[in-house]
Amino acid sequence: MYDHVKGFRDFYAPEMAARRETIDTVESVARGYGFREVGTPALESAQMYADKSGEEILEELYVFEDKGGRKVALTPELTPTVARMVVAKQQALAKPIKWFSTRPFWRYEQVQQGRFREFYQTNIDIFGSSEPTADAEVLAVAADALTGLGLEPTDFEFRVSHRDILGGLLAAFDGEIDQQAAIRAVDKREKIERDSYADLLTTAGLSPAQVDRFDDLLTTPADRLTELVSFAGTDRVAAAVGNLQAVLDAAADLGVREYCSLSLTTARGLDYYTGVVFECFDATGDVSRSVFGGGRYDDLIEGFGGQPTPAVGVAPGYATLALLCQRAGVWPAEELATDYYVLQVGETRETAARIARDLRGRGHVVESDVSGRSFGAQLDYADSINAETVVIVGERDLADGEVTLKQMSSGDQQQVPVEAFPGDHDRPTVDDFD
RNA sequence: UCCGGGCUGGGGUAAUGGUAUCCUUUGGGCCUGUGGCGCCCAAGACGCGGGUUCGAUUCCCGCGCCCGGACCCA
Repeated sequence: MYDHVKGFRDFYAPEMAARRETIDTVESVARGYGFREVGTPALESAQMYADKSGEEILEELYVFEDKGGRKVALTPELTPTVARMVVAKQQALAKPIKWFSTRPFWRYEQVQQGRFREFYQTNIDIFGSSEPTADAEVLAVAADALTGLGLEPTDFEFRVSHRDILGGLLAAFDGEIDQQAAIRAVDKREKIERDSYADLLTTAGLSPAQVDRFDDLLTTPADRLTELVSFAGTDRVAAAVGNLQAVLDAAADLGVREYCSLSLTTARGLDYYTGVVFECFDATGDVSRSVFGGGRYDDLIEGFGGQPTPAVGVAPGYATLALLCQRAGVWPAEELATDYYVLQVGETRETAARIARDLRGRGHVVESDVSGRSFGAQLDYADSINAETVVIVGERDLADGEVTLKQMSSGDQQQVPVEAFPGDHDRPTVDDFD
């Protein structure tokens, strides 16, 4: 017996069925918006991540040298890969480029609730539009995916913030301020004591008075955002506030404004984001960590050597999404589903096979005996795979030209002429032959 | 990397310094026709390594994996 590698998981059939259903829902929503599936490699040059995020990032990656001496890394995220793909075919691709991809990613991290070393995400990105409508469409596809999973407006919220509002406000204060440190402090605001929070901001270069003022500004409600503009008095903040409002307006038109709340203290991972950023949270707070996030990153493509190309995206991860769905009671049942089991008694394989083939032709999941089992053992097995209907094909009935349908939930049975089965019925059940 | 809690057949458990309980499960049989129930037979565990001991599943150490948290979260 071998243990699996820490942070890597096996998904057995019942659990995988629920995951598949969830992934299918998210992907079909993305398809409905015209996002196209792309396929991407599991390995990239390690240097690509070092260039984008700094050499330290390599500590958190699975990095190794391949037999050709290339320094490679298992992909920890999709964004650099799709950025590389956009740059490579920039002239050939019609804008906007709308791509999605569901895949595993790997990070050498500490395992905890909702976090593993191998994890699955669906990345959804738009390249080539700087319009607020594009930001809003990303919010909309995410919201539709969640409601498509059965989540209600009361189950989740998108906390929407804006990179440039935070940066612009900090820039408007007098003094030498470490913006990165200040933003990191903001990100911790909900998690730590007020005093430690103030200390962090002070360390970042704000005076005690500025700390209070800054914090007041961060909690400005959505209908008074113009106060931020008048405080800063800069074009940068004016533009950022205008952009955020435009995105929220567009979200309203797309029917997803109700899922969005303004939250300037949401500041996670701002380093490559340039505009609107958002994170999805469990509205009840039972799932304590962020479910997933997204935002606008207009500088990345140019940073990868391409033409300046605006971009915005979101990446739902299935570890945390499962936690949210389970909390809300909408996680799909982790069980096998079988439409028909065709039970054979005696030498009836030919007829049983014909019936099974006809039912499969109608798109059903159909199993039949492949183990030479007894009647009782076959019925037991049919029960174990949650067969809805058992078609008993036995020599004795067949001599009378009949088969027996058995509905497993009720135990009801019905004799049916073999040549009439499945007949014209799409999904024949006991009731169809009363 | 750090902190806390765990690890007994496939799953859930019991007891224990002298090799392990019960339920469930799995395979087979009664059983080619009402049988998904029942009965019978069988299979299957102390995470790994080391130490202490006459003897370790039990006590000690290290490691692995799991659960939760800190840090981090591109």
